[in-house]
Amino acid sequence: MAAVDLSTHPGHLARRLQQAHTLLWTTMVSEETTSPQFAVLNALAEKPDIDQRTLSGHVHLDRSTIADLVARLGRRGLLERGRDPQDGRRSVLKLTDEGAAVHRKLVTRTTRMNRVFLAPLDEGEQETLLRLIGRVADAAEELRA
Amino acid sequence: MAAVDLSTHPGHLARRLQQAHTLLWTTMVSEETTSPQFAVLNALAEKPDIDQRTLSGHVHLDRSTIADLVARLGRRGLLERGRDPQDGRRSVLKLTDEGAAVHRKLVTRTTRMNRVFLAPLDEGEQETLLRLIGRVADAAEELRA
DNA sequence: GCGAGTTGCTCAGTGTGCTGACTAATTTCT
DNA sequence: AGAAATTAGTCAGCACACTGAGCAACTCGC
Repeated sequence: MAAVDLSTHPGHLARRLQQAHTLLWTTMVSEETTSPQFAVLNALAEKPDIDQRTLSGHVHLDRSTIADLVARLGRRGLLERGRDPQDGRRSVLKLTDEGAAVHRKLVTRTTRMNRVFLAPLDEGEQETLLRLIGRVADAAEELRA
Repeated sequence: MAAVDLSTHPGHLARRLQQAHTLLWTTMVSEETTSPQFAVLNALAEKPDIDQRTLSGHVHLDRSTIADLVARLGRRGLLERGRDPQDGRRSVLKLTDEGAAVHRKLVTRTTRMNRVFLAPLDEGEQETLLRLIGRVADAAEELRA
């Protein structure tokens, strides 16, 4: 008894939102490349030759998860990892030609998918939703630091 | 090159929102019981004696994930699974006394946590955020059907 | 009442995401 | 220069979350 209405709980809604997104992603964008994998490709397309720690900051994922993603993308030949000669701890990442090609293809598809995903909202609501989520996420990240 | 700004991508933001929520959850609510586990306890507190499929509908998770969650909660003695005598396929779930106690404790804590989580927004914005997420998630679930 | 289809659950496999412990390389302090 | 602290990455372990295949139990049509 005394149960709570989960539809007023931001955590539950956040999970459902991500779930809905994943579903649409696999049907409209790619079955092979996941959304977090695309985030990695995208970050490396913008800033090549960065190490895993910097990358993890850009996509907001921790070191172990990045290591996994990088390993998977590396196995598929989408990126290359070298060792930084200046600092032997760092691995330097960059997209292969194939990785860059996959990234280009997915950019157009994700744009299309985002339109469909947000279609139930009008333009002002879409902008509001993204802004509000960003503020809550940013604030929570501040707490961590 | 031609990289995209992830902060305008709802999928990426949804993941970050959930990430932020999980972080706050483990510090403010519980380290043992996760948010999806709470969702299960909450659903059973409201409607005991349901089967896993019905439960999966209530918390918006698929059958395999529910099976995992139920097994974990069962191992911790928070719920009991019986076999439906009318229909031998169904397992009938209900909270143990301990499960109900854990649920009661977490209800008050999640309420407190939700306030902190949404604190960066004013009251109107909070209501708007929850409503907009709900609409997008609902619409995407419609597509599935 | 019996075969065919449906339904509830399980299991294997994959991917995401975290913590905490460890290794190796670099930097800092003395 | 050498010890101590910091930093990058790896690894094990756990939890969540999905698909697809399979099994057991029930229902429906004939």
